[in-house]
Amino acid sequence: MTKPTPDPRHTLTLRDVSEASGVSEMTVSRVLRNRGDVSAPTRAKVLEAARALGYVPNKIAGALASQRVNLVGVVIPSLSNMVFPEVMTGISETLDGTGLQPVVGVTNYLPDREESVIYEMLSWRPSGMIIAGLEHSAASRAMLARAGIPIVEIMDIDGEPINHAVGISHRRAGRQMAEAIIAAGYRKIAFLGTRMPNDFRAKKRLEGFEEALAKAGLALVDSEFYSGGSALLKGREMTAAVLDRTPEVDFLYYSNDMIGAGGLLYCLAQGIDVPGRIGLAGFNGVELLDGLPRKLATMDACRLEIGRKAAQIIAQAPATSQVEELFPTLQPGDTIRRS
Amino acid sequence: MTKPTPDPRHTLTLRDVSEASGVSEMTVSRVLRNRGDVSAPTRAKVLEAARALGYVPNKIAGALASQRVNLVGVVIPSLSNMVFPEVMTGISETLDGTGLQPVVGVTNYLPDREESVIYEMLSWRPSGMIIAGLEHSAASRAMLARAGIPIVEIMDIDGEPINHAVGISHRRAGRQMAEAIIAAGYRKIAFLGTRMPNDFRAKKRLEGFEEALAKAGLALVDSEFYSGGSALLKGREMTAAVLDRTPEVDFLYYSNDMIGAGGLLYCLAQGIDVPGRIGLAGFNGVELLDGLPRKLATMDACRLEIGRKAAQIIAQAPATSQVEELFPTLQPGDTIRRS
DNA sequence: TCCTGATATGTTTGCGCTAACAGCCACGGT
DNA sequence: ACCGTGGCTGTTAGCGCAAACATATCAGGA
Repeated sequence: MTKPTPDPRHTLTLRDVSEASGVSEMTVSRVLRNRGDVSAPTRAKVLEAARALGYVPNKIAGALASQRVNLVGVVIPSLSNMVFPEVMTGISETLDGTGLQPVVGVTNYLPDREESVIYEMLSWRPSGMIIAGLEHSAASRAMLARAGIPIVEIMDIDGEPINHAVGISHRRAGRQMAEAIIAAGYRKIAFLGTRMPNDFRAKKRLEGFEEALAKAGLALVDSEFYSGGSALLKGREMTAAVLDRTPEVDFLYYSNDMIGAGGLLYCLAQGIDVPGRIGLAGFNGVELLDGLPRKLATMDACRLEIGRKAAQIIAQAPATSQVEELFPTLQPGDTIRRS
Repeated sequence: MTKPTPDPRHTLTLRDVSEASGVSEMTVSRVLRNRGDVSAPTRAKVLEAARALGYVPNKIAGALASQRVNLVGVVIPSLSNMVFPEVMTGISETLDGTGLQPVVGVTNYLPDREESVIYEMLSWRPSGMIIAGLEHSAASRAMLARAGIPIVEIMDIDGEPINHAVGISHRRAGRQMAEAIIAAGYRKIAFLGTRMPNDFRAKKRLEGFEEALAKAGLALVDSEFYSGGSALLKGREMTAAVLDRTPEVDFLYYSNDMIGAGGLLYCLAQGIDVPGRIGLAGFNGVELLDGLPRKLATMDACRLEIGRKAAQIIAQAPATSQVEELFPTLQPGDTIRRS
């Protein structure tokens, strides 16, 4: 148990299996890949030898020789916010039957980091790339564009995709929520969200939201931003801050469900009448909300479906660019007055 | 925008950069890897040519030639439960300076899937592997043992590692929590947890927990298991079920914080005196708890630290096996009576 | 002057595998 | 008998790069 390798031999190659089973390397290769015609007895011999030796093929050599790599790069900003794991689920599900395999890279919302993650991934010559968002550095776009593989930008369709895109219009989502809120009779509306300058989708939602408010002759009466920390806790704190600073506020629009949930718990604890005195809404439709004492209004971001569709596009590698718009549904929950 | 490749040429190789800059492929290779002596003017010429062409090195070829791959395989059961993303953070953080890069594989707690993920990863000849848990199929253990690379099994140290291990003793964690609960005077204790037969760590915590109860002459008065769905919601439902079925219960031990949080919200909503009438505790120490109206008792699983230490071991590739035991701290929160 | 050694660049080779093709054999039709 | 065909296996070449070694160039010392 002192050395990782229990035996002193070199790492195994096709040659070892070939010698052990008495056939050529090529035949071994064919057996292990289920390609071409190999007689049943030969196949059995080879499989047995491979199993006995504990042979694991070297995909690096295989990929170099065949010029094919069964990997799909997936570049996302974060794993810790509930939304991308679900996208990943959709991707994995769909890729599962195809022989393709996702490889995840995380950028932490940093454009520089995104660029280097993309570069690193492309250097492995994947069969396709799935990338969150439409905003990338010029260098990133150039690399992706000339990689010669299908590129799918996901989550957002408000912009010009490099190749394919699958997502929702966040601007429209913001607008729709604003319209619903106004229709329910709320007028003193505040926004609470993330400060991150690179969360373009949150920014677009806010733009759409304000646009719809403006159309109704309204403007935000207050806003509050945060970064880092426990989103649930930040939701409480920001809510407290806004209610304290702007007591007349009658609606709080959160940029994500997690801070919305924090706000909801705070309001309930304070005995505030929700949705009578104050209405609340978030964004994402995360599963977590189901467990809350009251259902937060939100808007489903179609995460699973986005993952599935993106993976489908990669798997099919269509010749022409596709932009798939998905349409989120507004879930009024119990935190917007019924009109 | 119809074809992914804007230009008709083949994909670039070192040769293209070499021709464009008028030096040999080898010199280009040296420049791009910062290896060996290259004069400043040559370096500049090469970099400029590479940039202008948009050259992205082919790591497949590089890895085959150099027999070195800067990837570290990370095999985890799930991304959706808050615990592994944090482990990943620790791993990424630590690997960042080393030139190594994590590649994640997800098993969904399925041993078969774990085996194929491991096989797939090993076939890319990574520099090391980090794997959650100590329980693997015989084939998996064999593959890992003879891969000739550092293997770190994380989260748990109650068992025999293949090579290195970093984690906590879940059995001890369960025991400690039971002792704290008993010391606080609770006697009618119930367990609520996941049904998943392959969550060995939860199982070990329960074993340790029951062992300590037995030592105090106690036994669980009830238990409830779930699988799938929104953990927060399941926590509410299971709590309701247990309280209904076993009204005399005075403590609820949850196998994770998420269902614990659901239970806590339920108890508060029911106006139950926590921790007077009923005490509650979870496990993991997730950030989410900070945002709850009352702090759930829990036990930190040292996730970040586990990720860091595991990555350190891979980076150093020590000759001898290491087992690093970390010691979780019990956070009594507000849901256990102060003795 | 020649030699030494450092610096800078080029050449050869092969990593482990698979595409493409070549060979071999048995069988059946004519 | 001949050829063709299909099933099975082997041979050759090369994927793109980097390790190891070879070569050129030049400064400085003996």
